[in-house]
Amino acid sequence: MRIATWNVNSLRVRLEHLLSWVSREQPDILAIQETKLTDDTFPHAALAAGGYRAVASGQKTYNGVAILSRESAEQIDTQLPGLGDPQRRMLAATIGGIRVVNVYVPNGQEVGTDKYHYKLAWLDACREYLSAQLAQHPCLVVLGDFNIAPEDRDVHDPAAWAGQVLCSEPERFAFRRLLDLGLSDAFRAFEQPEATWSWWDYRMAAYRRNMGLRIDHLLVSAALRQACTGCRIDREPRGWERPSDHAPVIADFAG
DNA sequence: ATGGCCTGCAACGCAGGA
Repeated sequence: MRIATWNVNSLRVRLEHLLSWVSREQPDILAIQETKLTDDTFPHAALAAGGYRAVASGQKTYNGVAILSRESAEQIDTQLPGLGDPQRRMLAATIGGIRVVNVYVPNGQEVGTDKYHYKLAWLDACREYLSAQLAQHPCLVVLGDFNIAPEDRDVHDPAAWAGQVLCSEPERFAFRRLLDLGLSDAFRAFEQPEATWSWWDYRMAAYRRNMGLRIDHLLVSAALRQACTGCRIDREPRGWERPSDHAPVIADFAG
């Protein structure tokens, strides 16, 4: 069983990249973010031709999440209770006995802004939801674009980023609070090369210079942690022509 | 050299991203 996450930054623009990537990596479940598509324009047919079903929760221009899978998805949730959020940033489904929670955490723009406070409120609501979900679903994975670099080792230049959005202590605290629910950062459960990132700015030749952040994550419940045999970030698609600025994160599971 | 890019919408620049 292989589960992956990828912020595609427009599914319309990245469809060919996505199809060739899933053809090569063969994930059983793939969570994607920033589809930027309404559900009536979601490319179900192209994905079906590649062997994938999909459930989507999208909107025009911004945000949008979807879960692609070989098996059917059930018990779909598209809202974090208590938030009343019109932005399409969360999609949960049960696939093959695994509860899959796909998240596109707000960016936060800049520390102290309204968007930053919305990000922290969103993470609080997400934590409440995950706490309830874990009580019902022992096999749970929450994955996606968290827009948080959890530690300094997840940042190419920690001094330059200190206290900035994506790295600020309230954001990192919110991330640790998610782990405190009994979730493990699958990437850190295994030995990893240093300077491994999941996002590189389009500017400043950041990818070529490997100036990035690790902000895309795959968190697993204790039951799934037992079955997890590896986790890695595939930086290659970031080097393709007209790429997403994010790279996929992939985890493998026994059974 | 602290700004440099990309996407979508619809306009002849803007908002938003991270």
